[in-house]
Amino acid sequence: MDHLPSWLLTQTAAHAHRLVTEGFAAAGAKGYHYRLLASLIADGPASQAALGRRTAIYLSDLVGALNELESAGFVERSPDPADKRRNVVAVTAAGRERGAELAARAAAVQDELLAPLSAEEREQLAGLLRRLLEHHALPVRPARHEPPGAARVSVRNEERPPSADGDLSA
Amino acid sequence: MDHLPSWLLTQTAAHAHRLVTEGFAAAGAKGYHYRLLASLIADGPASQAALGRRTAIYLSDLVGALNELESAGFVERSPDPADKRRNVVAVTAAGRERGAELAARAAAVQDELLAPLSAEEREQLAGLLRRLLEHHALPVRPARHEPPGAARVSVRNEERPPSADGDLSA
DNA sequence: GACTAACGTTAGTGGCACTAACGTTAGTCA
DNA sequence: TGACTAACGTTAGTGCCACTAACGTTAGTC
Repeated sequence: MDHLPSWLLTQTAAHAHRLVTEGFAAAGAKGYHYRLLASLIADGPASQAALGRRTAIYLSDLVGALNELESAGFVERSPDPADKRRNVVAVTAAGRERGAELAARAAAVQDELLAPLSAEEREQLAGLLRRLLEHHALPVRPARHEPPGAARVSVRNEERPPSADGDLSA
Repeated sequence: MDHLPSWLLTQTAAHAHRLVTEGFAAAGAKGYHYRLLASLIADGPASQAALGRRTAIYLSDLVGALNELESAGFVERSPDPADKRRNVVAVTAAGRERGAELAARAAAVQDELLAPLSAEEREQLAGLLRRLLEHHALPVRPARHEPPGAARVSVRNEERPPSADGDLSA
């Protein structure tokens, strides 16, 4: 059984998930919260749909997670004047702080998780995993079933990353 | 975000899980079924508690999975004459066949998953993951909360692995 | 004969991934 | 202009897997 890479992968991931969840739960947070805050801090405000793509969180799950973050005052939703369908989600000052706190916890967990590996080995592992993810390129999370041929043709005014830290000073 | 090993790990694992689930679902099976059959085939019959330890499946989940496998005729439960608390779970001939079928599917998935990696790299990845698992040695899944000091003292007549393929000829 | 622990079982929780359907708003193109 | 298509946010619900809690039963221990 332990010769199957997918077994090793899922078991290790399960353990990682265990550690992460534990670390976050101690702060009353869950994984989605961190993912979202981290993405907002690193890459700036975005519509929910765009956020979902960035974080690989389904739109349907996003709604709930954002509700939680919003009612805790960590993010703000405001209607996009340029497109009434969209909410622009931005992180607040408190959210930034929260993000940093969760990042610290996440980092601590990494160390615990990777304890037996040397620095080079950690890089090796990360590199291999990254390559796996890039191939299989998790190619835009469909909000609903996409007509199989129709992938991303007209990109229109798609959110381009705020080119640097555009509005990051929220 | 993609600099966090645990992120890479869980994302890759999620994808692996996706592929595996898909592959098994096409055969009307789920992950637990394969894990159990594989363990029974490879390491012989066992009590449910022992099986749970071998496969890292919780006893509570095991019951359901075994019910499914049993009613499909893939495994048999019989009372252990030496210990009335125990069921001895053994794989049937049909179960062996089913196991092989699922193993083939699992193997196919591995290839798809690891497509971008060379043989050495695959070994590397497996090795690194194995080391992570060994450290953090997922040390005997507690059936219920264990008094923190009391881990595995008197092992009594614990199932020792059937030393080779003891009863594998079921 | 009391105590403790392992056994199998039932029931239920929680995180994460994923599907389905709905009303609304934007662009496209006849 | 008006039909069509697609993206948007939302609600509701499913499924797999990990995990907790509690119960009655059977085994060993002192």
